[in-house]
Amino acid sequence: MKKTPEIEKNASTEEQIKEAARRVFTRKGYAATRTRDIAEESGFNLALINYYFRSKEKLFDIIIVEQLQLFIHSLMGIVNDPATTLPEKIDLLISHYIDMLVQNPGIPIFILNEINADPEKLIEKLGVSNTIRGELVIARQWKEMAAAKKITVNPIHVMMNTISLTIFPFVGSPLIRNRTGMTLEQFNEMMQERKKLIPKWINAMIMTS
Amino acid sequence: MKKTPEIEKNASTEEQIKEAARRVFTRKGYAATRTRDIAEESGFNLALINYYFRSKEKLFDIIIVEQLQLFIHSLMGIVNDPATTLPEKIDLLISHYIDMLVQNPGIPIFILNEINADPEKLIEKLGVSNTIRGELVIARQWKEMAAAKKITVNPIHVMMNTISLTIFPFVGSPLIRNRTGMTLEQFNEMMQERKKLIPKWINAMIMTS
DNA sequence: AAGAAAATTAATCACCTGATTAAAATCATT
DNA sequence: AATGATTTTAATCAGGTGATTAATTTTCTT
Repeated sequence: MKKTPEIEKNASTEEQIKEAARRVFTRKGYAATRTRDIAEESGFNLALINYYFRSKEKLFDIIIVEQLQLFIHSLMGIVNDPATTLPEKIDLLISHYIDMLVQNPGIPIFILNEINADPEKLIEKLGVSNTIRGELVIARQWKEMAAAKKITVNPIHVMMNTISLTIFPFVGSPLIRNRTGMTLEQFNEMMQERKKLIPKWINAMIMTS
Repeated sequence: MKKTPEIEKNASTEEQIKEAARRVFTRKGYAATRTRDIAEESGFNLALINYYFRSKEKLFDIIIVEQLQLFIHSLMGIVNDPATTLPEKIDLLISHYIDMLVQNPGIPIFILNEINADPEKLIEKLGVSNTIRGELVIARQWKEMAAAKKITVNPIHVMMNTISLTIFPFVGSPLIRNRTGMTLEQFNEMMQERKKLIPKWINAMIMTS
């Protein structure tokens, strides 16, 4: 009997194809990516990509679900941790995402664009699995703080703002860099600064409403 | 001699095709849009789109340059107006863009995505024409205010933040609405609230650095 | 009303792209 | 080394897509 069934044996090249696909898909989007691009990027024959994954769409589904989970999973871990205070959570979230985005600046625009192209389809894919049943720890902490400090801002605004300030600069990076003449290094330095600045700003917002 | 040369005569259907193209391109992006989609959306025959515009790409170039200019032109008008103060400018900018985005929520993700797909190509198209030679009025006003009030924040951060807080909610709208269960009406109401909130927040940021 | 110019359409072409197939190469087991 | 299973490749197919062509309809000018 075979000791190493197909799955383990192929793990290497299968993974290589997936990595190549991830690079090409995130760079050009689903529609603009040809199966041949992935073949070329991976260095393997065109037919192999259909041998391992049954079609371009199946491969894409795997990639984007992985990216979405990468994006959302860590969020839930931080947001639902009873051991940290609310301000600590905000610090952690911002720091975490900036680090991730410095390394993968293309992910947000990729995800947002594919969601935009077909909202229902993608949203159902992360769907119920990521919907927390009970109340989030961060929600309880917010209510406590809001009550104690007589805060009236809509927490959705706060959430929106945190995400906006953290993610959008990466989405607009090519345009921003072009208009300001910044290099990528300078841009990344600014993002490092923002790890400390954004929490301050969020706090200032909460207090001035 | 002909009084109405082709251009005026065709303005109507030519414009209809352009409008249809704008809708389809902004919804699906360049690569996912087939010339036949535009034909169908406009109600005219496939060949007409090549009769008026020579190719799919030429048509797309026209559309995206128009959208970019729509986006940037009003910006320059506000930002370079000596008649308004700096806080007034911020108010105006935010108000203006929220109004525009409520009506065309698909524009930012469309533009950002196509820029991402091929940064150089698009950026050169708006290129020099939109590069202001002299110092912007808003830049002078910023320096004056910064000096008077001893402000040390990097103005690029302030700019980034204003844009982020204004535009990003629209980019993330499908995801945000899905996670919070908001309707489109509720979402748009929140955006109206933000017309007043964002300037407050920006001001709070500037003061707490 | 006639004829020319312009607008619109149906039919078609050449190429691209996702996918399949059958053959070749590699690998594992005996 | 032989045999069978698995991986990889070259060749090919069927359908889709951007674009063109030639014919038809509409509009304009006289």
